[in-house]
Amino acid sequence: MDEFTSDLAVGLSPPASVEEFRLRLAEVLDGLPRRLRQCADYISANTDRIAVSTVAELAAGAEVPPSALMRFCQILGFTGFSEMQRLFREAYNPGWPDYATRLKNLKEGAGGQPAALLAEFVEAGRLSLEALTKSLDEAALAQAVALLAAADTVHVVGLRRAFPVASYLAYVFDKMQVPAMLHDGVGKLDHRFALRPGDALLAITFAPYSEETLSLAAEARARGLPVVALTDRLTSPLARHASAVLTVTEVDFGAFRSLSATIAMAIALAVAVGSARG
Amino acid sequence: MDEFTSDLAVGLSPPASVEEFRLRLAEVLDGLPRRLRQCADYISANTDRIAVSTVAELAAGAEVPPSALMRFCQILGFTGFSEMQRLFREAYNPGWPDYATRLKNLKEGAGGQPAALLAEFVEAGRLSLEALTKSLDEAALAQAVALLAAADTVHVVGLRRAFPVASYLAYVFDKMQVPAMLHDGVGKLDHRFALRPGDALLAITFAPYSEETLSLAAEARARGLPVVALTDRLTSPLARHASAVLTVTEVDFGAFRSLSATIAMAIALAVAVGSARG
DNA sequence: GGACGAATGGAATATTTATTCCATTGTCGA
DNA sequence: TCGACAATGGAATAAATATTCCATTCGTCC
Repeated sequence: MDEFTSDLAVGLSPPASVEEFRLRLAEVLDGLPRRLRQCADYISANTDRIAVSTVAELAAGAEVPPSALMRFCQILGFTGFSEMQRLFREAYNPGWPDYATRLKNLKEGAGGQPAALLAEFVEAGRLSLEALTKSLDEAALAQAVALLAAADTVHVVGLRRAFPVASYLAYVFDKMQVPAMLHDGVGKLDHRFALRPGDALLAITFAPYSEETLSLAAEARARGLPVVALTDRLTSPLARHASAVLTVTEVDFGAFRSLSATIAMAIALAVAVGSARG
Repeated sequence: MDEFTSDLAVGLSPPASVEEFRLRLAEVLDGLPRRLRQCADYISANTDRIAVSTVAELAAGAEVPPSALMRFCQILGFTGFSEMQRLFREAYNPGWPDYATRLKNLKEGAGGQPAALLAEFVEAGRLSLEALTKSLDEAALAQAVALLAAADTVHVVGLRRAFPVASYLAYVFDKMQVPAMLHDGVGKLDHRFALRPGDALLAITFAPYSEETLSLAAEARARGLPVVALTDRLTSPLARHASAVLTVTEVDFGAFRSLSATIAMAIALAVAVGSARG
């Protein structure tokens, strides 16, 4: 191929974002022959299916042969369909960085340690927050709010790495005048008899799951109290005992998680419960 | 294949919806051997990526060989990965176009208060994290690390809204085998006599500043111990007693702060101290 | 400690999917 | 109407991806 390619394949560099993609599409739209025009129309109306479709499927949708769709991709500046699809797949999953590797690099790299560490934790927090908005189960959240708002006393339990979250929840509940009790495990007392009919339990635990938290949840369950679980995955053992399950996938860096997303979820929950109660 | 398949492939009919998928997953979860368990955990935490990933990618994420993931799909009742992926591709409805838009929708969405609240806290957290990287005083951070790394025992104090941060610091120090003591104010004891020569104090407080925290810092100062302050501004009363001052401006929404930035700073500090000592 | 069955990882194979190529069709101007 | 060139569709090929198979390992029960 010549240094000067055909009129159509103007774009030498492929769009790097969905936004750029749309611009490029609008640019070329006018000078397009019939079949390619069909591709453009169909694609712009179904951008969201690009990530999960094959060339053949999209071509069928646009009522063109696959080869026409290939040409279309190339006109947009991609080398082919796969490259275009990659853009949309990645836009959907903001590349989850490989922290194991980065941590290793950091340790080996001579660079300014503490500041670099901080940057990593900031990044982990940012990603966690983004992931939270994407994976939020609104129905589960609404149900959790309803359950806790209806309770007499809200019992909060969370130990080890979940304890900061539990203690912040207790603080917020207190400020919002919601009757709440923090089960902190001081003195190895589990205060299970403080769970009264009409109360509800908000339990928080992440892998490796705290035995004490699970057992308190089981106890509450056995007594017929509603249990709201704040945990890391739906397969968590805590989910078994729960009436509503909220999951938060926290990106950790090294062995420690930023807790950003978990705390955001926790405050939102507490404030919503507080306002629902009056 | 026989009409009667192996014990594992109990499900003759594949899940027909994401909901059924979750149920089936919960069902089989318990009897699962190690590798398949890893698959289940990873998949349940990343269901949204199934539609846009290949077997190899997911397997890498779960840290299992591709063949393990195939077996996993079959146990769930699918004939293979492709069938499972089809389910998720059909259900695929991206939270798209991107994070910013999704967040906006959440905020404005009539779909209920709690989700909108959550969006606000997520946004507050993200802004705080961004501000943190911009305003970071690297020298102060390095000095704080040095002071704490040189101490015999690190005393951590933070009450009320700062308590979650203090308790997380105590957790991280413990995991990193740094001798640390959390001053939690239980029983109104201030444990001031636990401060020994050679120790250091890490004090955390934000406006309105906690009296107890300030007084413990003053005490440490009087005894000649180094004090590291984690606070909201350089003019904080805590800064008076401190040898190193770290500031974090947290964006709050309503009366409550997300703590994201504060916690990021805290972990970075603790991990840096831990590695400096180890 | 040995024998059995379950579980595992990796390499070989099958299948699907993307991409290229080229013969044919259509379009436009003279 | 013919020639020139762009556009097109489909078949051939290349590449990626899923799936199976089997030798080896692991754990457990005798």
